[in-house]
Amino acid sequence: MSTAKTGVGAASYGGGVLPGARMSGPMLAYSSIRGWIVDGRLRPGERLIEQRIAAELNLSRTPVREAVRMLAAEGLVVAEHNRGAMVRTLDRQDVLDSYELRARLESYACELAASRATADDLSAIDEGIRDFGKALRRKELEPVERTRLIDEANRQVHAAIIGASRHARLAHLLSSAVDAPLVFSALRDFSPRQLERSNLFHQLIRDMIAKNEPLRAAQLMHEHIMMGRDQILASVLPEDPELVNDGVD
Amino acid sequence: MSTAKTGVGAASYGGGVLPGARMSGPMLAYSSIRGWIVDGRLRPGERLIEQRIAAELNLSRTPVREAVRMLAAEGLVVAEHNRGAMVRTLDRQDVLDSYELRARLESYACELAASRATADDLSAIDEGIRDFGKALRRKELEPVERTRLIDEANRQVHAAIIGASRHARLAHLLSSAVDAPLVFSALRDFSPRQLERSNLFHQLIRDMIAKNEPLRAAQLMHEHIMMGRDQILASVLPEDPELVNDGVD
DNA sequence: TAGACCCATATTGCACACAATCCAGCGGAC
DNA sequence: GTCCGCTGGATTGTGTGCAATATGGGTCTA
Repeated sequence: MSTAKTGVGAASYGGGVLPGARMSGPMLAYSSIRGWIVDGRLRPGERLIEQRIAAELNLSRTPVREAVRMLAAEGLVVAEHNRGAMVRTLDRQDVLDSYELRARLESYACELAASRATADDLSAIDEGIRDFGKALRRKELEPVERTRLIDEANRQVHAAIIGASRHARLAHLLSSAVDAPLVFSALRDFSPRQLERSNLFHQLIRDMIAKNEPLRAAQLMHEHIMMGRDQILASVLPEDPELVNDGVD
Repeated sequence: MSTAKTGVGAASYGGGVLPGARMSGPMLAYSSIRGWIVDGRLRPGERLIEQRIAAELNLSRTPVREAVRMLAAEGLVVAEHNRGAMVRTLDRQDVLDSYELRARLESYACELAASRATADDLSAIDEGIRDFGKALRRKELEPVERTRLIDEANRQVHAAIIGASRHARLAHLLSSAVDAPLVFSALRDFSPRQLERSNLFHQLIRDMIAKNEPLRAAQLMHEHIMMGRDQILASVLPEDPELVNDGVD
């Protein structure tokens, strides 16, 4: 119809959406909704109304529906027959379990990467590490923007390692497992010390991969992710809150 | 429109479809297509034409489309934009990797189950083991039917263990990971000795879960699955065949 | 003969309309 | 007062039509 933009759309989530990449309808909807969930605009337990989202994005319900189903397949939202979909709610145990699962999958990826990584793979990892370091040092930026840069570089490091594992299915599982517990990332707040430590672990892991030390690489990655888990638990879920699990009933 | 049955529909796949359970459109399509893939009626590389499947099942393209997307999310088929979907092709390395992944995930499930299983969980496992044994002893059945029974009991055992892990996300990942490499199950042919061994391992694993021995349960499960892998490799992919990877280009 | 272009056709992508279902709020009966 | 059933609105499920896109074969040219 009209090409008029309502101000929403791809621009509404600057995170994982490649800028300027013309996306097909379902993908646009997918990225947008996922962004809304990750950045907290859609909170756990909130319903996803196809019609409303479609209107927001200037699409019909069909591609929106498809996007919602993709998110449901990933586990980011739960859908029930004839009752629509809502953002998944997580209790403390779910968060613990999700991180443990991610730690195991991603340390397996490290193990594989240590045997399979090519020079190009290592370069990709190095690039991510470099960007991470750069972002760390840009203290003149406003926190939100700096956090976004760090987050992006962090993803790049992890994605590069996963890519080096040459295990398509594992990569697929991880792509959904990584964000699932980050429904809270809006609340996330890493201390400088913790960020430095992440940077260090990235480098250590990278070196173990380069040196063909599958087990040590895997163990470092496991520890790295569990540290992330502890932080989330400490800062977002300090005790045993129903914070996350509201809106359920 | 008319309620006339053309003789296809739910009846066309007797395998995984619960008989008599009235399923909604997408689920019917999902089960049917999945069944066709697993039993070999749809071969790796073959295209999934929405229109044709819809006609076969007396549905419109919409629910079929949704089912195809579900299968794509699971990784059983691959879909490309504007080019439709086809049954996934796997080379030898993919099969190796998939089994290793499944072994790790499912041994993790065992580990959790050993700490978390309730009496009911154990009963469910026992029931599966019992059915497995029963099916083993029914040598009067024709091989296909007996294999179906064994297969079903086997699934029950594994599903019960995964259920006992109380890790919803893990269960979800496994539900797709388990069948992925079984695109070959049409060709599968277990020897009596191997089936007895599987039965034994099920029991051993069950006992370790009951005795709260997470590590031993996990290691037995890992070994159990890797044995399955070796069998598939030996019987279906004896050397380095392109068997599986035809139709790709 | 080899290669590039073009068009016919098969198939998917998307929008829209209608049917089926669910849920909340209300009124009546016990 | 509480419980039950009903009804209206909101939302999802599904069928269908048309537009957009890929694919394969045929023809024309060098």
